Amino acid sequence: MKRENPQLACEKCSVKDSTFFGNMELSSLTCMSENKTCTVYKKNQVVFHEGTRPQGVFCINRGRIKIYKTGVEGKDQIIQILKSGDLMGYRAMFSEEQYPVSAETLEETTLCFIPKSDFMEALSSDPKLSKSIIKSLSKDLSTMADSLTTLAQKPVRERLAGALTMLIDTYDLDAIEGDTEGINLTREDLANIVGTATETLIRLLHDFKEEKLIETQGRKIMIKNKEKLQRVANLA
Amino acid sequence: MKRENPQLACEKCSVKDSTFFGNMELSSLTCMSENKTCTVYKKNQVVFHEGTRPQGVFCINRGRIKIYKTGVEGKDQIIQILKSGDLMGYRAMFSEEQYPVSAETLEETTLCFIPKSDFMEALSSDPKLSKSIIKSLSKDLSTMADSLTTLAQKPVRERLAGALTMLIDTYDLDAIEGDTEGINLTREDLANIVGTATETLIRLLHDFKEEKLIETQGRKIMIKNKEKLQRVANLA
DNA sequence: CGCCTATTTGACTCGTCTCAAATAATGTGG
DNA sequence: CCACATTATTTGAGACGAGTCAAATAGGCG
Repeated sequence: MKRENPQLACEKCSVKDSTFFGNMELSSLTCMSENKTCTVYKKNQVVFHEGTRPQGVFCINRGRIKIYKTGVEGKDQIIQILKSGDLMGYRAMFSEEQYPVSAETLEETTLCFIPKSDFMEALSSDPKLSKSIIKSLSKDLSTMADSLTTLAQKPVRERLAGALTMLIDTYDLDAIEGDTEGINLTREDLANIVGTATETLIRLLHDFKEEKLIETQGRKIMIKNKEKLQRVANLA
Repeated sequence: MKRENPQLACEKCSVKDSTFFGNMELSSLTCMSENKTCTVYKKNQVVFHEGTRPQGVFCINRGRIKIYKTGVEGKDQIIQILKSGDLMGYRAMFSEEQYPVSAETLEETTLCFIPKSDFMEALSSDPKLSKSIIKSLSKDLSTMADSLTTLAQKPVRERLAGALTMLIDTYDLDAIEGDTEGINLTREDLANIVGTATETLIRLLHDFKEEKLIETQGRKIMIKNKEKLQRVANLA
């Protein structure tokens, strides 16, 4: 965990437009940029842990992070995978409670940290920001309702197909023939997204390979047939 | 569905303090009260349906409502049960999308309807309101993450115990010996909360009866031992 | 009061989990 | 940069929770 240098101003950040900051007043953005710190996290580093109290908000400049909840017997349930341009940790800050989830890097990741007071001030002074946050929270809630229904009703095979489809976006894959890019997650993490046992997940990946939906190279999973995968996911 | 008469002003409503309206400016509250309509819904009536567009916000004055998502093969997943004092339908309004879920009354229910424009105006003019909404949405998200983890990891028996525990609050039960009040839900609805088949649910209720955790009177379920039920739920 | 629907019980099947062991991959230190 | 140690992945066998289908019973609502 080392300080990045030089600090990049939020106004000029490459991921600015994909965050809430895109439609903020420029003045509040500059103000928020003032006290932020920018840090590089190594792979598999915990950024914050369930049960601790948020001191501010993180903005992902580069890298990917898993948000998860540790359930009974230490088994994790991954709630979402975040990528560059995503904000994280703001919900617990708003609800003024402990983090309900933990965050851990999946690869080397650069994070900007904005102290609570600065962010809250921006929230008060910029009505646009609060509206876009409300909107985003509402969308997240809708997504969660979807996930809940899927988890309750669909068999593992369909859930896995759905998860892979979702990860195409997370890993910026175009999912065309001959693409060498792929999803780089441990089998255990993938199982914890889908909500199944690692062994079950592996068996299903094997099936998908035989059905020419995916290919694997070591740990990496390449999507070979997105359309068919979506059909298997049985989105209804 | 008939109009209630006379209309009750929001400022004087008995459920005011349990909603967002509790810490709103009185002036915006009066304004919001202006154009609202108050309606009595019969049992098992659909208030809004997944896929339609919200025209405003509902406030539950009396009664209970299930919020659910219809999954594959028409099987419903109940996301939450709302009771008097709860607001509903505001998320889809904020995210400016179609309702991601449906709402149906579980009993005769009185609902106040506040048109979108009035509510949005109140939101703009009252910073306290937007803060309390952000806070509430954040809490909901945390609850949903919990539900997701439970659904993915716990066996049906534990989930049912957890659901019953939660319903104690929804049905305002004190869960003491000799209490004649109970949870009044169809077995199917209860199964759709827990995320299981109706038959499995019934078998488990039978077990719980033998273990003296609950008693039943027809459809009604009385909680006999809340503490033990929580232990069965294995909250960890 | 009686019909219709909800609930209950039984038998059977199947998906998914667990445990155990073999193999492969990853990343680390010399 | 290579070899090794460690961890992750894969495969197999077996068990069990939970779902499905079918039929009987009971309850609630008109």
